Amino acid sequence: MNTSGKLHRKEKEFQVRRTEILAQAEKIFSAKGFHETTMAQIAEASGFSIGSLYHFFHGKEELYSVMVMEKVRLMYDEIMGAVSREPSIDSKIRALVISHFAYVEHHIDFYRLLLGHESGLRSKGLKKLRERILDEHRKHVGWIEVLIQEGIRLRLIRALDTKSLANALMGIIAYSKFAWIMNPSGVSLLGKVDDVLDVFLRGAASGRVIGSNREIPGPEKTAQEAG
Amino acid sequence: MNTSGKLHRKEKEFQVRRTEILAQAEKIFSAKGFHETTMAQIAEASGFSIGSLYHFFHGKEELYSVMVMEKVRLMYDEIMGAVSREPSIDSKIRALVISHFAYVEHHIDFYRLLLGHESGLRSKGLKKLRERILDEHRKHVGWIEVLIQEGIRLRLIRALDTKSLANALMGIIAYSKFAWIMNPSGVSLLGKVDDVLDVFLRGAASGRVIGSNREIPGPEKTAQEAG
Amino acid sequence: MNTSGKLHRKEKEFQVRRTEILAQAEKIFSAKGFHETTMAQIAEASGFSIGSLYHFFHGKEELYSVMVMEKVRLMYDEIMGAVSREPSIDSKIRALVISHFAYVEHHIDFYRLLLGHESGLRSKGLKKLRERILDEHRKHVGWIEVLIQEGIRLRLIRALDTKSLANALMGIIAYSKFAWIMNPSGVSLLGKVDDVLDVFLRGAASGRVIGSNREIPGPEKTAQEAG
Amino acid sequence: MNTSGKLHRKEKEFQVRRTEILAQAEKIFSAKGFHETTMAQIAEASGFSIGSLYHFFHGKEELYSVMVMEKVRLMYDEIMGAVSREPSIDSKIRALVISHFAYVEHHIDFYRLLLGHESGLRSKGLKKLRERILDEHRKHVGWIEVLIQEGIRLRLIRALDTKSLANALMGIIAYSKFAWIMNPSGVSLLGKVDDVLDVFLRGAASGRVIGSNREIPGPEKTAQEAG
DNA sequence: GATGAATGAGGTTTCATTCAT
DNA sequence: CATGAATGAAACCTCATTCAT
Repeated sequence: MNTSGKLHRKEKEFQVRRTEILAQAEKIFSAKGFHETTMAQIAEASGFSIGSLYHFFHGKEELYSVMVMEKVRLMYDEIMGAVSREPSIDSKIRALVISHFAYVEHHIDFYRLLLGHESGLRSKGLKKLRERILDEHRKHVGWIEVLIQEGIRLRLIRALDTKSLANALMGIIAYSKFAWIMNPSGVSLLGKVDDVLDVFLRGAASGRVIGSNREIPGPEKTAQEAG
Repeated sequence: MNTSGKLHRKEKEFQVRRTEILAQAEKIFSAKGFHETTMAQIAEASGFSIGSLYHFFHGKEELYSVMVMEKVRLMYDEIMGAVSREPSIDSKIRALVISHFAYVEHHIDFYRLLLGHESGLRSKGLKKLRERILDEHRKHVGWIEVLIQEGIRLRLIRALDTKSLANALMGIIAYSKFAWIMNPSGVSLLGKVDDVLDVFLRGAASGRVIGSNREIPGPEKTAQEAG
Repeated sequence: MNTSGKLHRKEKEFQVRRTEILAQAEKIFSAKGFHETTMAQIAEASGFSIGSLYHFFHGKEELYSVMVMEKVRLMYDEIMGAVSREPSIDSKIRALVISHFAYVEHHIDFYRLLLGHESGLRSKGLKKLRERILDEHRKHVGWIEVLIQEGIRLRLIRALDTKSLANALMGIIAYSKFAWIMNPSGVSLLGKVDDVLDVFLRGAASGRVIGSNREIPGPEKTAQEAG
Repeated sequence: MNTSGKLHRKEKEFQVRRTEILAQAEKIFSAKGFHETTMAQIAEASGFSIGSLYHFFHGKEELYSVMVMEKVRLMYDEIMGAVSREPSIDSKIRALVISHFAYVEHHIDFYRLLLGHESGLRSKGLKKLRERILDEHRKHVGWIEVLIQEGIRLRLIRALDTKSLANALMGIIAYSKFAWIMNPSGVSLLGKVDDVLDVFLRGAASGRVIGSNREIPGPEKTAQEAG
């Protein structure tokens, strides 16, 4: 136990330091992007020497990738955790919007960094990162689809293509976050939750003629042209 | 007039060459991103010498910025032009979705580049570009808001917050484009137009109690199940 | 002709500069070895900036490889040229020894560098160089074998295994050069030419019992044990 | 005696560990060369910590130098031992060739490393090593000279310059080893022993006029064909 | 005006060595 | 005494920009 205790402590300290580096790296990368950030800056910020960074990560790309992936996974975990704690489908959907909004409010810089990640970094080594971010994202959307499927089963949601519905929900959420980040207003994004839910669930149309280029299904068959 | 004619021709030729450079630069920047593209590559592709590039642009950042801004403006012009040609609000909204989708289908690489622009490029000189892209974007969304306002005035669209409605529409459109680019399926994005419009206009809810945590405004007061 | 003349001059100047770099690089590499030489040193010595070196060579390894290979080829060309100008086999063999010795006397540092090349540099990129040096060397020894073959045909040289004979000749020559370089005495290596030829051609034995573990061919059948 | 016994044991253990490090270091240095080998690799291979290596050696260069010198001395000891056990001059010379060949066959990697030693390693600290390797080498050749001197005294070897004779013998031996290492054929080098001895002792010439540009000394005045 | 060779600052990465634990 | 994390100097290489021709 003496030995194992020592090893454990060493391992722990290693993790502490590594986490500290990741935290500082996140700040700088988020503020300046991958290319504009130098290892020297990260070293300085985290209180280590340049060489020390290479004890924790094989290089700049790995440091960056690890940081991003950890944050991404935490983000989805947090969101999905909040949603899972809700009992019903409608409260789950509400929690989804809320937790997405809450996350971006607490991680503005990182989210900004993430926004740019679908492109931008084409260096061989960073393509893998992009793929992994996308995978996590797809997984998340797939999970939302399941949510929606359940909503459809319960007749709470119209039986449209689940992918289209999930994309619409993700789109409204994502764009709200984007707009909020890009047009800082000072007010919390959470104030928009009801608006978002309202539009997503009830649609924009007033029930009149609009969007009637095809037969609209469902019981509420809006008496089009009925006059 | 002789002189001015000559100058005019010179000026014209200057513009022709500049345009050629921008066209080649777009291809390369779109394919490889800002940092991975070198001036030498652009020079080679456009058939000019490196030195010549500096006669047309002050540097790499300006070349890049000009290229991006021109493309962005063309994009919005194309979209808004298509929308303007439609007579009614609902056909305008439909045209908005269609032209957004059509644009991304024809400019996949550039759109991907644009997606990545909110991060990664924070170098002093490129912040201005980001701001200007955002301005164009805001202008576009503002213009959509006007569209929606008109729809509300005509009682075609529910009298919700126009910003929320515009954001929702932009969100669904943008996310559809994003998902299409990131999950290449081979089928045209245009096939999704009706789905997008359906969800945006009629909402996801089946008409049951979901999302009804606040009084739902508007005349269509879904009293379904009430009967 | 104007244009071609200009191009020609540019090309010429390029070659001049490149040659100057190679000459300086040879000096430094020869004096300090591959790893101990820095690009900065070569840049300084050749009067170019570090960056400029990369216009002429893709990197340190290429610069080194090109330098070594050019020198190696020149060396063998010089030696083989001198030998070829001789009319008879025996004068050719003599010329071989002489030109080998003359070369090392005039290129002490480079020869010292070459000596170490059969090992030492294991970096991936430098293995190719080693192989190419060896190839040139093998070619040279093969060419000597042909010489010896001719000598055998003319009954000037004993009909032993040509490879063994060539190796013996190369060995005596190479080791003489090595010993001369490693034990600087101030006297010319060329004074050893006759000694080398004498031992190589007539052998070390006095004609008595030595080395008689197998039947010795030839007319001079030393009356072993006869005395 | 208690204390001294303890010290003795400590000292012994120290030597055991040091030897283990040297053995592992030899493997790695021989396989990858000086510069491509890291202290970490040696530490790992020998089962010691990096810090421990510095208890046994002052640094990488010393570790390397000690390893090389010990191996070199062992090599010459082995060879000279084998030669010394032979009773006659001619069997001694034969044993010299055999033991040289046997050694290289059993220590290919180390011999390759040794071959590369005249170049590449010019760093201040390593010059001394080079000098010491050369000293051992010179000592060995000097010892061969003595052998040859004795052969001359016994009229078994022609009374040529002993240095030239020794150099010739060393040259043929060394080059045979070199050729064998550089052109791996799978057959044992020992099969060449007789060829080597034959050429060294009896020479390459058939007995005709070749190489006779100067009076040939010695009793055997080849008057072949004369009769 | 056009060219493209030359520049050199600045970035990432390695690794022998040290020293607090 | 043993450890191995931390160091930081130093190397290679890139590429936007300049300027003599």
